[in-house]
Amino acid sequence: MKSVDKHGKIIRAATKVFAKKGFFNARISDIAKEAKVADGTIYLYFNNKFDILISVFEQEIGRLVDQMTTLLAKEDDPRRMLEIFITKHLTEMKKNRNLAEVIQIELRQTNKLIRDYRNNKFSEYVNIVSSIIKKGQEENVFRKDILPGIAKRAIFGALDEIARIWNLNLETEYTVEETAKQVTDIFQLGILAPGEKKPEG
Amino acid sequence: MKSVDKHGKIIRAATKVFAKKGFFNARISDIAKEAKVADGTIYLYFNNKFDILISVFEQEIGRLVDQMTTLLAKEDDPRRMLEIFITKHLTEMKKNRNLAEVIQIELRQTNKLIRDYRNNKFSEYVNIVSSIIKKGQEENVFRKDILPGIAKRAIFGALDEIARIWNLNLETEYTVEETAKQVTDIFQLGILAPGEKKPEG
Amino acid sequence: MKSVDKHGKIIRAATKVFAKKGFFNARISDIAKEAKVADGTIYLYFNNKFDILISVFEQEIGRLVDQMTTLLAKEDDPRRMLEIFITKHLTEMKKNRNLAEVIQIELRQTNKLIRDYRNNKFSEYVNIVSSIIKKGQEENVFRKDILPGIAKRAIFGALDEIARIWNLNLETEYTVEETAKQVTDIFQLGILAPGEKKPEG
Amino acid sequence: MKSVDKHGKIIRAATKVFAKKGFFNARISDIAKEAKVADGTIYLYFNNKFDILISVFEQEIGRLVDQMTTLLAKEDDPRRMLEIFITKHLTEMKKNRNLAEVIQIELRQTNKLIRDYRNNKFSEYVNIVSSIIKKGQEENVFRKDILPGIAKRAIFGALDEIARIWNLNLETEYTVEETAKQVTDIFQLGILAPGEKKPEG
DNA sequence: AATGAATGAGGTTTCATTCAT
DNA sequence: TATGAATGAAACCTCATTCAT
Repeated sequence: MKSVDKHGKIIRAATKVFAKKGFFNARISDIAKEAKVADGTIYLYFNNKFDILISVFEQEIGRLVDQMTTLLAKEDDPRRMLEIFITKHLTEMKKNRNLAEVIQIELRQTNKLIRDYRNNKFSEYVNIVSSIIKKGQEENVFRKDILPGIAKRAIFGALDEIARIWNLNLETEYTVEETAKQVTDIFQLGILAPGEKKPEG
Repeated sequence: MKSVDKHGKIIRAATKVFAKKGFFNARISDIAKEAKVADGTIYLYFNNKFDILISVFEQEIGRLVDQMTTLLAKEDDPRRMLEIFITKHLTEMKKNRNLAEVIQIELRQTNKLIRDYRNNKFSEYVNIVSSIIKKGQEENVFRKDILPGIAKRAIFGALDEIARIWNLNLETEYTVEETAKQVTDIFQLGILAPGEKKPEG
Repeated sequence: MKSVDKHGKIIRAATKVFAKKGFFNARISDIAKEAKVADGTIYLYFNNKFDILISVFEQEIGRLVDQMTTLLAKEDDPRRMLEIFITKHLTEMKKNRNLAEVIQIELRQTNKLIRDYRNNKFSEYVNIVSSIIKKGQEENVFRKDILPGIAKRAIFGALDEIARIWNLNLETEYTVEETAKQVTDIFQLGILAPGEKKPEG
Repeated sequence: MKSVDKHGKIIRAATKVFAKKGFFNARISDIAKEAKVADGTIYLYFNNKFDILISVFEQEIGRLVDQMTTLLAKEDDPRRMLEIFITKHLTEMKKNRNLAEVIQIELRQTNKLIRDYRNNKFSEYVNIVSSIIKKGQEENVFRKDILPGIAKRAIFGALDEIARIWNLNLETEYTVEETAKQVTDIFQLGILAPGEKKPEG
């Protein structure tokens, strides 16, 4: 294909540039150069700089949703599904630093400015976790008193913070596998020692 | 100090402005106006805009570290200490939205630009969690196979994500107490139903 | 070039503005307005304010070098060549006050800041004088004990100071021709009366 | 003396700072620090930044005038007097780079802004040269057709340009003595070889 | 007379966006 | 569709000057 899918080319370029420089420090001309396109061309496909960020975010998260959905379709045990989610997320973040960065940026910065924008794909993604939890509760595998709306935040937050640290190039002492196992364990078993109970209980 | 504590006034103003607009959209003149000070005055106390952000962050986190330390000093049971940490953090974030925002901003945006800056107070803060976990492991209250370095990230990340959502003005369906209890439970007991074990075991 | 030669337009505008206000008091917006161009446009053609000054200087001196070279090519007698140089320089300075000013500014102010910049065209220009002197020495028309490296400075300095005074609007009592003749005489014959010798000789 | 002569201290400090940084790049606080005085104190002795420059200039040139006058008072032969002027000027410029710099700055930059300021001491200084020439003409030692008003400019300009180059740290190949002798020779004898005449004459 | 904290106007430069080609 | 030269608003930061102490 000669020069088709300019849209995709720009999205890919923007992902790279945003990840490297952050949204505010990225220039439209950086993206244009990376996409081998004229500056003005970008405005044929996007309304403004924010629009690019949102598109990048939605697209990348969308791909993640698809992959995750496919992967989880093969599994029925909610415990296993949670493990898969955790492992897959961490694996992707490790593999695709740009995506990890863009999530960081999008989630913490943009909302301030475009509060009216609702990250639809992102909601979908996080809701995969709550649906796993609900399924587990229905099957009596997970505790009924867990609030899926809170648990999904806790789990995503934990994973995201770990990815953030990875991107800082600090503490790369643990492998993805080790980390995924730890996190899965923490959320499945908690951190109490066997036989130990919560105090006062 | 001539009239009052200008440094403090600027810090407080900056916290408010950064929280409201985000770092990049905050103008120095906004901060100056909020602090009722001339633009130039700010540069008598800070080197540049980044310096303000870092100072705000360090100061706010520093206060949090102090409060948390005091609070935890009264308790000896690691389980209880974890509960206290979680509850206190969420309480503070709910009470002080600005602080929550500034943490978000500082942690996700700045690092890209000043990677060489190490958030010392922040490390201190997160390490409170790992020290609680270590203490629990020594006392056989927490599982020995938990890696404190990962657990601290997971716990902080979970709390931070929850605070983020609160700040978006969405889903304020749960109280701080409920949420704190949920999160404490998730990390202490995990989400497995009583009697359930991890698969493959 | 879209509409016209923007680069040239800016150079010409800058020459005028620098001459009128001096480098430090000239604002970019002054130049932009004079060139009928947007402020930002200037930065499409020059890196910064200094770059403009240097370009102006090099360009103007370059033109002078070319004209001078052409003019001198027609003459073979070093005495005449010196006379031509002096006359032409003074004529140009009188005609083009801006150029004279820019030389003043460039030579005395900028060097302090960008000592690493070597005025190549300017060196070329001044070296025209020394080459005339050398030629004269080879032909036994000029004294052999004259050091061309010093004489060129003396001659250029003399001309430049005279141009400086003209630009102050003081003492315009003498015409270019009178002045050129005087200066030529001074440098050719010296100021000793016929028959007079240096003392102690 | 404890803290007397603040005026003098500031002048000396300013000379140093202007020489090092140039007028526009020198900050009042630099001068204050160099003079070990508070910023505000400077305004008790000078009206503004320009006022300092002018004072520095007048003072330094004034000293030069005094020294030169004293030196010349001992000599009666105009040829010798010219030689003394040239040698003394170059010696001072070599010895006191700051002075040389300040002359450069003052003469080329300031005039643009304060055209109404007439450098009285400076005029006095340059007029020493013309008075030497007039004296020589009266005594039939210098040619009568020399215009002293032009010759003084030529001589001062030549010396100033040479000093400028010295301050650039380039070409320090010749000593003050060699240079002074060359310049004296050039102006006394001209550059024509013995027996040679101007063309067309 | 001396201080130095505070002021605030002002300039260079950047960069998202436009639009004539 | 595509280009990229041109725009011009906007922001950080500097620094001469003031003035309360």
